[in-house]
Amino acid sequence: MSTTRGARQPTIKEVATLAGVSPMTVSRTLAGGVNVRPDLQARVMAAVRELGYYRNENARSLRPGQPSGLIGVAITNLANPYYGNFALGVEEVAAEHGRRIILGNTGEDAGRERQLVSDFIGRQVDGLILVPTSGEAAHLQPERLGDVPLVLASRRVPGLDVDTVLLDDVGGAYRGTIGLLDAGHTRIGFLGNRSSVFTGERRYRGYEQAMTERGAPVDPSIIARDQQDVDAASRAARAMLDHPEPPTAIFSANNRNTIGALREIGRRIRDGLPGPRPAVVSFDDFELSELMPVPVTIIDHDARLLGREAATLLFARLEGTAESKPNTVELPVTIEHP
Amino acid sequence: MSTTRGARQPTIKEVATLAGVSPMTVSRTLAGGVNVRPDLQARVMAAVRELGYYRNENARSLRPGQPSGLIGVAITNLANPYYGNFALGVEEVAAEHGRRIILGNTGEDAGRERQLVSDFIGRQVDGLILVPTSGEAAHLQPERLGDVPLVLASRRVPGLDVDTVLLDDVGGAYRGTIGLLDAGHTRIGFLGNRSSVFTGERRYRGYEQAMTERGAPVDPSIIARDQQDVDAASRAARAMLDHPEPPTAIFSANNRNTIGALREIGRRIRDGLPGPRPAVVSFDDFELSELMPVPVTIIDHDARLLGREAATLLFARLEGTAESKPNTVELPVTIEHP
DNA sequence: CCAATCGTTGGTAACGTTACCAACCGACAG
DNA sequence: CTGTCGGTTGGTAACGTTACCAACGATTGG
Repeated sequence: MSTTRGARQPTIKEVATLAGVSPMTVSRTLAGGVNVRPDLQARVMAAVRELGYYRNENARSLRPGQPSGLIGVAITNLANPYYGNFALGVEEVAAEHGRRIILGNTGEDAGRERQLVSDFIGRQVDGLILVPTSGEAAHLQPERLGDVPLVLASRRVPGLDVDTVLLDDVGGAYRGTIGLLDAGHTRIGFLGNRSSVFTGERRYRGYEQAMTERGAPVDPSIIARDQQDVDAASRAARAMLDHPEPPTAIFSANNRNTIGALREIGRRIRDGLPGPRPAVVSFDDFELSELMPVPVTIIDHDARLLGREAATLLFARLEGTAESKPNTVELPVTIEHP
Repeated sequence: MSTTRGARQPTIKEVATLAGVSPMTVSRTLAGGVNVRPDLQARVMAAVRELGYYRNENARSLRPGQPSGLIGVAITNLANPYYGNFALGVEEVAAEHGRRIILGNTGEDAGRERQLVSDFIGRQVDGLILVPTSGEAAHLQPERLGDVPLVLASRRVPGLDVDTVLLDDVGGAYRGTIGLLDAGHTRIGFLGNRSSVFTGERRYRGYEQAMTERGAPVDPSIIARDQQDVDAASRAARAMLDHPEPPTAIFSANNRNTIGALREIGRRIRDGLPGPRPAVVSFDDFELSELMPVPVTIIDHDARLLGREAATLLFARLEGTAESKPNTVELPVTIEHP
């Protein structure tokens, strides 16, 4: 035998019967009560409370023109605090506009992304916010999305001209690298994503630009661009520091690579291994960076704000206040010296 | 002039017309195609592709007995990586069961929680997973939820007997404290949540239990239980270390307090201030804890697994395979010495 | 005193979908 | 040749809601 559960959700009809009015009067009351006699409103509200009635939002959004009140959000990795903050920013702005978010995690899998987008559209979302994976993007073309507006965050998709929020990846990486060069470093290693990842490519470009501008050699043997997780980053850092001519500083293009590099550097210090104690510049913040055994410069940014901006762009589109041409917002980053 | 957008979503009727069949044949085809001639199925699928048709899940779930495929999830703070991982675990299991999650952030606000739960029910969620706030819980009583099953995570709600997943807070705090006592510490400070927070209370109990069992004095002047954020935790740690008889070790009941305490300890070390360099035991993991200037013991647990377990309980309930009595799962924690 | 107007209320239809039933077809057994 | 049966197809109604229109009573102006 199953557990005793409460009854199924009551309908507007039952509320109407209990209140002794028609369903229309209930509907009007719940919609704000314009042109409904106060005493009837009171009876309706009493019936609503007594039955524990909730309006069926799905049935509601069935009527043409009615928004569903849902925003579909697909991100690549919710376990990364960066994306947790991003999702929080989106959720906040959505809530301010009386919307909820449906959240999906793609895990950098284009197939899963496609599946999520289909499902979101099937659920009649009012809009989509996506941190796109690197796969092909046929399923994101406007004609496939119907009239559902899309905002991209953090990354762009080739051949897709839509509202986008980005970080100043190039500028941040450039300025971070310049900081190292100013401090006298000339041999600077690079740890980052594979170049097919949009941010990886942009951050590398900033690094490269600073290096060549200052005439510092860009040496492929201390450039590692294929690490997505901490362990791979640790290994790459190890190889770099075991290089016959090791770098005196390391530029890390993201949080995962920073943690991996510092883990390796910390290990060498603890074990008393010889070799350089490289300065580190990290794109992405992490907590207690000021307590690291080597100086760490942070290229900081606000993921939550990024989420808020993405949602703000989306609602501008939904409310028709956006320019007709796709908008791109590029958020500044700040450099925090140790 | 607004942007040119694609047409609105096509309906099953339009697909049917294009394929030259009835809507029913389209519906049957999309439902798996039992008893539909293969050539008609092919025509239907071609029309679906041509029009970019997606089934309207909201209209679908309108029919009685049909699940909406949505799980409502409300957590207290998405910015905390702990809850990001939790949400990821829930999302994974939900996806394995063909469900999506609607996510809301309560920010420890009972009113917001109530609002979110109403909205979730209005959207006909198949189930609810909640990290409850500390407020009163009338809105969570079964009769208010209708037939929507509820799973609590991380915390219990007084007077609410439902499926729950918890950590072994008491045992973890006890073992962590015992570790400090074994290492010779007797004067151990406590940093944690206010006692009205369920986990704060349980972790304090584990600490207290270990202290009294070993005859160590529980001194209220080095017990601070009212910090929710890093800055408050830093201030509490500062007061504790400025105490005329400062603790030689600190037990921190959560991530936020740990970061705050270490920030203060690091500051004192950098500034060369005198006084103890307390060992730290932290309930909740954080990255690079092994690189801290004082030894940090981690009471570790798997937030993602907690999320998975919560979702697993919920689906057991939904599929009727759960025992009729509410279930409680208490996940173990591990102690990681520095 | 009647007509027009306004506030209030309810009936009907429609949103997109699918369960149910009826109808049709061909094949095959008697 | 007829009856039955299984596979296939379509029509109808209903899910819960609200826009629209019709109807009603009361008030007001002429």
